[in-house]
Amino acid sequence: MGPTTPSTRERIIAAASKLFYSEGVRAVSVDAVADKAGVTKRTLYYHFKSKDDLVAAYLEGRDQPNLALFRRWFSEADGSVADKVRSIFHHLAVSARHPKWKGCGFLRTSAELANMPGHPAIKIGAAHKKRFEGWLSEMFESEGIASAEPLARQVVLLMDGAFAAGLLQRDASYMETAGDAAFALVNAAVPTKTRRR
Amino acid sequence: MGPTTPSTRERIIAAASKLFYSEGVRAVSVDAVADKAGVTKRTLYYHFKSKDDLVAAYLEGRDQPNLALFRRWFSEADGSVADKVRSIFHHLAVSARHPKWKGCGFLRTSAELANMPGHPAIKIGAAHKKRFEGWLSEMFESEGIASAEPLARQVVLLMDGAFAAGLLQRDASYMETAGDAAFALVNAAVPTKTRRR
DNA sequence: CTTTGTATACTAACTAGTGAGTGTAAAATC
DNA sequence: GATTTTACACTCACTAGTTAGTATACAAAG
Repeated sequence: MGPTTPSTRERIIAAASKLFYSEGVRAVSVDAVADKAGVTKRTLYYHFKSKDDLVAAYLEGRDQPNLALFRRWFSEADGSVADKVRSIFHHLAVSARHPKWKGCGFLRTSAELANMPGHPAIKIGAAHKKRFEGWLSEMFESEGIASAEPLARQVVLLMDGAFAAGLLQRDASYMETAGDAAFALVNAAVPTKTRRR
Repeated sequence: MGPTTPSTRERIIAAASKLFYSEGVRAVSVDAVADKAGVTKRTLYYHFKSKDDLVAAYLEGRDQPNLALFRRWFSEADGSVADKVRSIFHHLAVSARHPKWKGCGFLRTSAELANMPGHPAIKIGAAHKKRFEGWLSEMFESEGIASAEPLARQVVLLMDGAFAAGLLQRDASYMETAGDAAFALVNAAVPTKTRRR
């Protein structure tokens, strides 16, 4: 039972994903996506009613896999909650050292489409970040942290900052620094009884 | 003695600045900038050798004024260093509530040009953020904070995160949350003798 | 003092190419 | 027989950048 042959629609999304992430959604033409997918432009427009639609599908396709990665990195890490949070940043720092790394696709797309506030892709990006923040908040709550929500938001802010600054400076170490700051904030919020000595 | 009539070059940069910031550098055509500046496209190309050049001039023109604002907000705030840092975030939150706010022009431009790593505008953006970080670090050092450099970087990360996340969510309160986190980090780093009670 | 030369600042019209999206008819796949 | 895909020509708006030429000012040469 090997992997099913991807449908045309899936191949188009996969091609769009690679191109949009590496070049930016505005820099990539619909023709380029169709070529990369090995499909005519007309076929692409059979599956997606517009380029905006395709951009939305690109981000939609990254939502769940991204969250799954974060959850895995968190659960597989040893130590306290603070350590587990820092582990996510560490894994991101490793990715950021890859030459093809271009920051966060959600944030970059929202920056590119900042003049189209109601764009479906922006809504998807916003929802994605909210889901991540919500999950983090749950993790903190289950550790008895009182300020779980603002703390989760602060951690997300550090991560988004590291995405943005790391991309601007082309320096993956921003992600580690952000992880250290997140560690400090989370550790300070953990109830004294359970804080690691 | 009044303000000197702006030169053609200055008018072009002013027009570019408004358009590039509000629409994004890729979304705005050279023609649109020329129209807004009230000059022909050929005149624009007389003063700037390419669109890339114009984009660089746009960010160059925002570097010093931006830094001056931060310095002013910092110096005019009451209280400890931590309070002064938080004051910067508070002022940014106020700006972020303006309907025309579109995040940080430097970060958004770097996101738009992520596929052109050597672009002059990206270098200018990177240098701008480094200058801000360096100035912050000096402020921390003069307060006897030992970890001035990493602390400055953490504060910058929070600010950049608030720019990115605040833009994606269209919610200025991210800037206040980031300010609170920055306050906590700075306050924890201040030598005990001088920490506010 | 008038002519000629030259540098600056500017304009209108244009080139050559790309952008998203469509029309249509025929072919392939299910 | 319905859905999916191709081939490809086409529209129309827009894009970065250019060709060729004009207005003004100021200085050197006659």
